[in-house]
Amino acid sequence: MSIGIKDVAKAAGVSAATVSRVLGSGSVSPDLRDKVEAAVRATGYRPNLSARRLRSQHSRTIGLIVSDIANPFFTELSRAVEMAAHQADLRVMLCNTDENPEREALYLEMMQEERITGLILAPTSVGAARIATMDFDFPVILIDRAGPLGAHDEVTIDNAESARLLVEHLVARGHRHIAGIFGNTSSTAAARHEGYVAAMAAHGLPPHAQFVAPTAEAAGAAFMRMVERSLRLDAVLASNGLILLGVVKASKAMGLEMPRDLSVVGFDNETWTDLVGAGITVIEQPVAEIGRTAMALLFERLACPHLPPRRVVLSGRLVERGMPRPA
Amino acid sequence: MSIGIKDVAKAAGVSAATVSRVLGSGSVSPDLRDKVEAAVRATGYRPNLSARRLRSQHSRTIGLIVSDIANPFFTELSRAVEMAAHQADLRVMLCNTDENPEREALYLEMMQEERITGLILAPTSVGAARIATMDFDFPVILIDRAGPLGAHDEVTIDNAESARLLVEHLVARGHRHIAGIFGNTSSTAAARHEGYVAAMAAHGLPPHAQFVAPTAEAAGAAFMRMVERSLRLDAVLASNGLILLGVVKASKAMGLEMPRDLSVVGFDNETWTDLVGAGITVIEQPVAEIGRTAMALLFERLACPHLPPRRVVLSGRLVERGMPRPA
DNA sequence: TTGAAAGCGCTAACAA
DNA sequence: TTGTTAGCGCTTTCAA
Repeated sequence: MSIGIKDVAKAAGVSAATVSRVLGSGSVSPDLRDKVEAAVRATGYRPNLSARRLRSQHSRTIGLIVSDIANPFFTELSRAVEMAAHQADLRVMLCNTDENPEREALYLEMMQEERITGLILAPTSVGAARIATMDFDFPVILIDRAGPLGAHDEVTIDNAESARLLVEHLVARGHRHIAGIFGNTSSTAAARHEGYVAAMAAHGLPPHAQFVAPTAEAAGAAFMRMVERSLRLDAVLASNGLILLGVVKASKAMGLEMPRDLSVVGFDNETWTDLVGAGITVIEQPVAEIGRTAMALLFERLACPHLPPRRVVLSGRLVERGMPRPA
Repeated sequence: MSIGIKDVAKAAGVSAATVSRVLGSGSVSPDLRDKVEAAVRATGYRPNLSARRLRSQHSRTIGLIVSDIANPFFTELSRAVEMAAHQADLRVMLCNTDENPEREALYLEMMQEERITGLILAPTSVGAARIATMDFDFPVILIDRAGPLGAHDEVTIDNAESARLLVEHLVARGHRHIAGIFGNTSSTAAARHEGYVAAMAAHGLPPHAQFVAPTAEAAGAAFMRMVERSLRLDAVLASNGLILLGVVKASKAMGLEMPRDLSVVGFDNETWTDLVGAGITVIEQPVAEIGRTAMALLFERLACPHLPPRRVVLSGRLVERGMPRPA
């Protein structure tokens, strides 16, 4: 079939073991090393990773399962993770569940079968709870959505505090009738809701919260219903990019102009958020730092498997856009 | 270490070969099959894919290398490919080059080392030409960007015709001074440029084409320069999503309103294209079909390695948005 | 239909 | 430093 280590050995006039040592990090005399390297080039030899992994009993592969690869948050995250992995001479297996718990389960099985070194997982909303009860042959670092405390290491942002920043931003610009639309499936949305309610209370303002299925359509419809019920609504906080999109599309359909008739704020600094009206204020997550932190936690966990589980909470950054609202 | 096929065999009171046959598709008597399946469940056995691949000499894995995973085109594509692969009981290894030819080269090596079954590749602009000269141990299907004809199977859209559709759309709405901004690195952009020039000529209109680095910044700057030079510009055709974004941001910065002062059209039906002004007319690529076609070509190629290379050209779909322009 | 035995391509242990 | 040997976990002959 294809060219193997023995062919290289023969070409270089050495044993297979010597070739293996040159490719890895064994000590080989300079002249033999040269010969082997020449033979590798001459033959076009590419090591067989399956054989290598089987024999050496480690895959040098970390898994990265995200819930929505189209979300710029995860795109950037995968970049950061891949960069860190590459530096440690590790491969990354990237899988996208599309928020589908069955695909998540499938990928988790596959990760086991691949005997990965470690996993960075952004669980689906359904999966987050379930994962805490399972056990794996490798360390798992949860990101974005936290599970029950104590099962795995975690990196998240301070969702409640971030929601508070958004409310403060709106209040400072004169808004009083601030609605909140939140996804009804994720723990992240729940934390953001908490922060929203607390911040509103701190200003003596009544909350108008609505939980919806995390789709643009559901969010848009919910927003329309809110507008019909309460004419005095002057701002909306959306708990994620998709919900934000739904609100923006719905308000556009209703002929509302931003920020004249309405201010909208949300999470995730997506491309289009500064194209709409005078721009939409959002919380930007420190994506690269989340990725690096997750990798750091993973390495520490691999080094010391018996450390107690840790949760690292990073802060979101408020990106302010849009004009001050006339009083 | 972890639990292996021999442990299952012992638990079921059969040989390892029988377990293997149950897991694969050998013929095993019903009662033994039941015993083995029970033992698999009882032990929580997960086969070791490295061992399986090494022994069986096929990886049941197809590679998918894309140039920009953040681009919705590739996000959807990977979905389609993954679905088709899953049905054929194949894994997908998804890699993102970020338009970096070095990462592309690295991934190509990795694919060889993984002994993948086949590769679907959206090459970087630099890579497209180079790939035609390399040879691989597996079939390669090129998508999105064509290489020199005849080296590999390919799936593309009719870029020239799509550009023509965009020009026709603009002309029909009364536009005459139509600029075109194209990426200066990709064969795709070159084809789109050709179509633009031909369509303009067909209407007796002079082309105003500009080639730029494929970034939003470069495109925005180029657009501004064009506006300064030619005040009568009333429409712009952008050769991809990033260039479109740059033009939209720049026109916003210059206080131009769409479609009052300017119409913008482009490629890739990204989320935000219907949020801007009255909406942006774009060519939507038949992404799912591209993915399915690529997989179909791959399967055929695996079945008949000596077929002559084929090029499948699909049509883009015009998504018309924005109000008719006052005459 | 089943089991015993060989071996996929590589690395690690052991000798020299 | 180098070669020989064994064996990673599985599938696939080959015999029974």
